[in-house]
Amino acid sequence: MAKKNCELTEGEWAIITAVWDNEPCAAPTVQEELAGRKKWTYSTVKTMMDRMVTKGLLRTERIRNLILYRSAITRKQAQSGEIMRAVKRAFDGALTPMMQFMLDNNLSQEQLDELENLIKEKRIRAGSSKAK
Amino acid sequence: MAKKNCELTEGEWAIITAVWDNEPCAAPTVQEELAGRKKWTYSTVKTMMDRMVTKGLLRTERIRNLILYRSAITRKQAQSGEIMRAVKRAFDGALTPMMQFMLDNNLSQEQLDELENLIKEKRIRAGSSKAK
DNA sequence: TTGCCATCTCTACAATTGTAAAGTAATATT
DNA sequence: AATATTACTTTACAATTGTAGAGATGGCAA
Repeated sequence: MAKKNCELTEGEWAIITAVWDNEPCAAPTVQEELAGRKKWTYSTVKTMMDRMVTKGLLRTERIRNLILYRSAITRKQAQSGEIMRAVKRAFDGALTPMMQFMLDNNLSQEQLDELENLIKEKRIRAGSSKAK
Repeated sequence: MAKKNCELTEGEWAIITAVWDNEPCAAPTVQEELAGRKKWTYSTVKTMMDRMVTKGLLRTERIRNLILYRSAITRKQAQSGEIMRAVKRAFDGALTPMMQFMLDNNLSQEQLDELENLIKEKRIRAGSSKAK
């Protein structure tokens, strides 16, 4: 039950990030939280949030006069969606070529080291006894 | 001069991919090429292509009565843009966490091996003599 | 009780994106 | 020449996204 095909827009990312950090929270809270980066009025934020509810990205609970928002997808789901989007569009759905591209184009020597260690650790954690 | 901040839409990806594969080419060619996957009429394809010219994603050259299109960005630029987009939105601009996420969530054992080899090769190619 | 403040609701509008019909122009065919 | 074909141009429309004003409402302070 963790596989929404979520593709968030720029604005939705900003909002859901604020929600994740304050959950459960009211719309004015989110607006204030974002006030530094985005200069969106309350109306703007509220409109977006309600659209996100319609889309199933957020959920609400009404407590008397106040509407509390919670995320309906996890940060991981959203991250995964963003990666899937990139890999689908730009790399024909193949993850390894995308990783390779990143290795070749975007990473410094130190980052390579870091990554290599991560792979090693991961293999240990996974208890792999793979013989090549 | 290879750093356009390009963020292509779904439709633009389809089109520019066909252009890369047939460059230089006329709009009808692109429409035919895509006919399998997308059922877009000639009008649709032509409209999108002309909008892409306006945006600087394609360039044109008119030869008498025919308009030839070429890409104005490379596949690499577009791929890079797509990755940048994901890393910016979903990982706060930090590439290593994104790679880590992919390692942890999306890759099989074999792909891990593959990647590890890529890193090793890359290090050799780069002539690194890093001592940890 | 009378306003004020916070919050919510409704409505709107412009830009972008997906989608395409209809009309025009140039070329090729008979 | 008359017609068919091909490619181009113009115009349009709906959905989504970013953006927000104006009005309604409920609770608290004076």
